[in-house]
Amino acid sequence: MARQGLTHADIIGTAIEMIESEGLHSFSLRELAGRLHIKAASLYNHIRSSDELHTEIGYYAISELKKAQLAAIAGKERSEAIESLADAYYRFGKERPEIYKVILSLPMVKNDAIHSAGFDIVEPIMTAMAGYHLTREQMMHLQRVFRSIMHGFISQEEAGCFRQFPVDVVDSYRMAVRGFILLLENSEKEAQA
Amino acid sequence: MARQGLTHADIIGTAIEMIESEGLHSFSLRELAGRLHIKAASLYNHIRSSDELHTEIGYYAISELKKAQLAAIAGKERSEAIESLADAYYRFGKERPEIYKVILSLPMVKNDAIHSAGFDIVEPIMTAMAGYHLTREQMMHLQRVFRSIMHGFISQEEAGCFRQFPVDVVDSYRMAVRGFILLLENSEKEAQA
DNA sequence: TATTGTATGCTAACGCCGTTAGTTTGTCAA
DNA sequence: TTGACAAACTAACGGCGTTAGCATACAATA
Repeated sequence: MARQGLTHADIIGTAIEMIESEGLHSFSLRELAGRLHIKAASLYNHIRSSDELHTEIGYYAISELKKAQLAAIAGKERSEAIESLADAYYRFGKERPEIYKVILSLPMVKNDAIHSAGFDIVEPIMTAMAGYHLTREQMMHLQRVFRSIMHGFISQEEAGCFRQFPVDVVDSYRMAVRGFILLLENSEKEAQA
Repeated sequence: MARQGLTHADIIGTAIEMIESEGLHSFSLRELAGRLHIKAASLYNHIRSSDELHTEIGYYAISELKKAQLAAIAGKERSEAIESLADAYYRFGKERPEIYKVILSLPMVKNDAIHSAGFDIVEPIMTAMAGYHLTREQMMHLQRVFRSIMHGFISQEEAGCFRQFPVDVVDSYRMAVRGFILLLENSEKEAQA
């Protein structure tokens, strides 16, 4: 009963904390309610559903990732910008794996809000590529390639798929980024031809 | 009661069918039991747990993917082998997305059986790269890069993350594969230097 | 052929989960 | 002071995986 000034932000914030510390897998509304000294049913005064909460956390994650990426490329150009961007992405995935996972469980189909979130995902890499002489169409493709490499690498490492061989994972990561930069340079040549 | 000759294979097979047609998300032991005309509790005469069933389906998926990949590279070399391998991988991910998802939810940490499954994942790409003059260590890294690109691309496309721009996703895919081949050629040069 | 053991089915139940309906109560504005 | 509304509550529903304990069909053995 003892009414506390529970904000919507408090709830999302607590949920994020719980997911980061206990893992996305074991997160539940009932535990969230418990942590807030509330019954699970009372949560529905603040959220519409578990899915909606999930989605909001996803937006938070995307905005955090974007922030880190934009900070990383500030004042940098070309390969230096790309490497710095990749590093920021990689670090985010490694340091906040549970929050990172939420991003991809987002149903990207739905509504308009998600469309702007889609823009947030794309913007940093598009900016980082600005120093290369590429056509707009090339950039649209390359943006996808970059995100594929980064996401693929992070999620496979997280899933433990990189334990097969006794070579340093960070070295593999650097090679992946170098591969993308090679592709950038190659595309640039093609655009100028 | 009417005892039917329920095989372990029957159960896994039915589970796979259900996951492919209804989606991994909506799969449950109770529905599986229903489809087999059995009560959920009776399933435990055949499986140890939901997790174990999940894991076995993951092994199946890995072996299917491996089979498709090995068939794709048979009699091919160098870039042709790589492209063909990538196509087989891509096709698998697009045609059987739900089964593909099971692979990555596998906990790669655990036991020995998973270690051999890890080998199954790695073998096709290692074979496909055999035509390039690379050091063993280079191959270990490049194998990770390849799988990152492929998995990243497939899972992001599946998640709907590639709708931002009106450019063909298959074109983006080809660019990604071309990028990997560039990296292969570049690594080859370095190895020879 | 009769018996016995095991594999395979059953029911009932537990403790989770998200969610809804209906009710009470604290708080703030008129 | 009163009335309205927001925010808590309790109770319940149907879902989930899972366990315990019981019944039965079938196969091997005596």
